Amino acid sequence: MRTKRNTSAEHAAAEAPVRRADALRFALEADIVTGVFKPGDRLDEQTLADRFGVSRTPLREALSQLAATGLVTLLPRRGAFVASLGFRDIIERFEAMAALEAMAGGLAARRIDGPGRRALQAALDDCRAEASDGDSDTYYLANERFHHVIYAEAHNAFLGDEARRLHMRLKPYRRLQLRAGARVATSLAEHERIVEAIFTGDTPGAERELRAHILVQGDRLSDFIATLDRSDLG
Amino acid sequence: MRTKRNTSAEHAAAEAPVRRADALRFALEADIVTGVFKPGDRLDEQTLADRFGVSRTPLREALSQLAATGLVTLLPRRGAFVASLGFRDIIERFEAMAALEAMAGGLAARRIDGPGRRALQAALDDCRAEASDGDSDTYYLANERFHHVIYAEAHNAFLGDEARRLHMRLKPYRRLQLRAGARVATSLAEHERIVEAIFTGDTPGAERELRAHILVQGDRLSDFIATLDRSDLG
DNA sequence: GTCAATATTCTCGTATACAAGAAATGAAAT
DNA sequence: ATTTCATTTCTTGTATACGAGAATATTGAC
Repeated sequence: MRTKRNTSAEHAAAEAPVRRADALRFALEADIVTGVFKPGDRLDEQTLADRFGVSRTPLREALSQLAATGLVTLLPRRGAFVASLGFRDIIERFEAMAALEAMAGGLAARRIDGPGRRALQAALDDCRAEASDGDSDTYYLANERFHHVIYAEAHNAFLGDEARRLHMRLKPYRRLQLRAGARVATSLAEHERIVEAIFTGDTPGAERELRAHILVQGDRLSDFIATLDRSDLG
Repeated sequence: MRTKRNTSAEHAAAEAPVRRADALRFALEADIVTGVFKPGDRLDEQTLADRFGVSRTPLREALSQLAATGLVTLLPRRGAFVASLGFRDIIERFEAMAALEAMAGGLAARRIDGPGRRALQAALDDCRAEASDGDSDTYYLANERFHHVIYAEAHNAFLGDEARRLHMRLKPYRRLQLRAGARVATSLAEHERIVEAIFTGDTPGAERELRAHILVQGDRLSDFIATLDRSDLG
């Protein structure tokens, strides 16, 4: 049993994992969103406990929390599985996310300040740079930062957290449509319009643009999924 | 109510809490939202375990899940507390809820069908009846059912679940402004306009009305809180 | 060979035991 | 009397043990 030093890292975004269960939760979260565990995979308690070098107790707590978050499904007496979203589930989440993003954008249009303007402009510039690079993977990261800036400028921490949670929840499914061809260009154009609306204080415009920006992603993804065998998606 | 579409559909009707932890979670949830445990209260594991006649293990799991939901705060090595929302936290949640409700209303305006129309009309009639009765407590229940019908007619289970979750989360704080005088009358008038918009397929109208309907509640509550000593709220 | 019923095994769910950190208590010094 | 430090106690966090139900394998009949 090693003594863990709580050096209290400078980033207080989330609580420092002083409990094993928290560390396990983060680790599992990461493994799920990065695709190490794919939707539908069974998560055996003992196996995972051995892998992380802990007993089943903290691991079960981590799974319990992930189940409450919806990232894993807990079948009583049958085990834990990486929650797999069906076609409809994905659409539903994109609709909810569109609502949150639109609200965040509208709030940002009213509440953004000087530093926020600079941050948003910088994030947009990053998106431009990555878009011209043509690497859809790094553009995805720039896109993520762009949206995070909007959450921050909405000055509503809860809204941002919920949006981020949804974003993470949908991440494993986004990887399905990574190479979307012209999507990067159109996405960037949408970002431009969003920033324009926010900078001019156009609240309804920011809401409208952001909502469409999110919903079109859901549409693209559902188009993509519709071309696949649906049996393995729920 | 919990909608799990993507789990084994064989017993999808009403999942009986087969695990003690689940039953405990529901019980604690109820005790928190009904005010048996008030925000800031300490939740001692052994005491609660004794009260429910179980060991600490399932109780800890329940607390863990509630912490993931945000209903309790878990201080490492210090215990579990009923999460208390500060002034700002409440406003933030009302803003997020307004976004979700507006989206639900807009979707309902486009998706409501015959049975849905009847259900919504019935819910509105109930609100009218309770409003004329003058009992703000029973009106609150009718109001709740009214909104649940809208969630249902949005045909987006996830959106409905999230809205319900937020609603439950804010419940203990709503009790602060229970008797709001003319609020019942204005609320009913807003309901009438919401139904009108949904029935006529006026999507933007439904969104606008519902958003305002929720935000004004946050405003009323914050007005009320501002008249209190803030030290015990945040 | 296929199907069904039974037995076995395996994993989950809960209880209990133990270790570690925090709060509480008390004593000593200023 | 107040503060500080040490000790005690108490609660949390983790590990282990055990019972129960589900999945699987085995056996038997057809």
